[in-house]
Amino acid sequence: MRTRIAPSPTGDPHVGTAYAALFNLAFARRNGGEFILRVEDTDRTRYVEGSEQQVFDTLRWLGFSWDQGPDVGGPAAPYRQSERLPIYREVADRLLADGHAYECWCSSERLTQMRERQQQLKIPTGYDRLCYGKTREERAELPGYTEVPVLRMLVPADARIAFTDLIRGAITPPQPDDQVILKADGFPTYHLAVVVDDNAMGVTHVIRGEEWISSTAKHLLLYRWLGWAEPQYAHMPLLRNADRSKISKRKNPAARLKWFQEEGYLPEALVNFLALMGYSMPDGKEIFTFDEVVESFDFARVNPVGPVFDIDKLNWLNGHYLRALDDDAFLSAAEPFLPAGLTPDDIRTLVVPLRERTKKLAELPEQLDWLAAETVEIQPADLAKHGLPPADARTALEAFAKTLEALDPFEKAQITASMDAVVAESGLNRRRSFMTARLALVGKPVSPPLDDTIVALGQDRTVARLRHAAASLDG
RNA sequence: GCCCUCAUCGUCUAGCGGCCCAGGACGCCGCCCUUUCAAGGCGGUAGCACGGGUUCGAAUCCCGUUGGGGGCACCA
Repeated sequence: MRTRIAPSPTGDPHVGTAYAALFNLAFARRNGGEFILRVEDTDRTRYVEGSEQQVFDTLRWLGFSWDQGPDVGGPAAPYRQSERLPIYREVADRLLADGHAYECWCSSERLTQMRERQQQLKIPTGYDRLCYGKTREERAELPGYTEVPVLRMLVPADARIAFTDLIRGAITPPQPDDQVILKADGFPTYHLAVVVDDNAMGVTHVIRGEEWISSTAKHLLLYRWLGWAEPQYAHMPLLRNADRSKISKRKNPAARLKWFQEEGYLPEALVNFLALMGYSMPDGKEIFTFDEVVESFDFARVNPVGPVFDIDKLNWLNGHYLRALDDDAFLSAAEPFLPAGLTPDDIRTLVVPLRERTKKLAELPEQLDWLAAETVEIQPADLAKHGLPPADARTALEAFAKTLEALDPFEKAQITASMDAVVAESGLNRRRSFMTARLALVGKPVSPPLDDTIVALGQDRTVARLRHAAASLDG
């Protein structure tokens, strides 16, 4: 058996492509079959240079690979539809010769008007067959004529072909329109190309978005006319925006696959999360690998309801995966996200607390700005908020500065041990004196534990910041 | 407007006639732990859209209503 995904190089890679790839790959692997990547670039008006490569890159980032495709070759090459034009032409000619297709010279203006009229009359929309049975000369006499014809399917009146969907069971798609299969520019439309290619490439299972259900009768009709074996279909639910509409780049940043890279999500976390959308493990486990999906995969476990993309849950999952990283893996994942001037080595002493607090790596600059900053200012308002009288705060800061300055060697164990001595000397309670020091060193109340903070800053900067803060409280 | 399709906590879901006065996860709230924030532990909040059937018995089956989504392109 064989599955495929068929992305269109029309811009930023879409999350739906990864979603489809995940399930196509899982199903193929589960059954020892093959997985193909085919580029559907038949719309040259929407073609975006470089988009194809980005699709490859982001899918590989997720850990997905394909057995056949434009970049890896295969027995059914080429895998780019723009390079297969003669194949579609030949099939189109055959359909024309067999009387299953006919030429149409209607202008797009006429088609638009026709559709509007049909809507006003509250009747089903569809081509009115003005061109059917007419020669070019006869048609040219009538209004709304264009020079270059397209090819349309001659769909019989009773073409509501039912099929069994692997996820939804029996489905009866609507009666198809006389669909255009070959455009005026000589390119096929999706409907022709998908059938021709899936057949030529031996695709046995078509796993695609729910949005294609209405078109399936057209595809089945073509298979029958051409005498080809029909594939099995599985229509996946559509990922949704918070308002439940189909996920879109306009309403949802998560529709762009690159967004996840930019925000610092780990590919394993994204794959896990995507699998959670519509799929569930037999044992109810929510954290699992792609291999585990493969092992358990069954369309009976796919929920037909379109899931809303819940970023809160993704964040939780990503935090979990981040915490599972060892120190070096975390540091190298974090490197591209560090604030300017900081290297992985600078934050080495902070890995443990940092890893524990990070949900996505793009949070790191905000978490580390105090470390990168030359100086920080203590905010009187923060002191007040924590009930710290300036005089007491100054006493505590001076005690910290004096003790830490004298420390040699300046190591975490020493620092931690001296904390208690400082607290005793300042006469303030532990909580308050730690908070004061934190405000002086970090400038805000939230940060890793104080001793880790001090180690990361180093002796000179620590003492300088403490003295600076103490002095600022004098007035 | 026409056609197709879907319907369990705010969100992701388990459930496929009795084990369910519905279980888990995220979020949220509270408590514990604690030098802050987290992480972790414990507890709590919240749902079978509605109305008819079928059945000894419905979240589970059927019909309808309502609501959501998708399609109706010389875009995929």
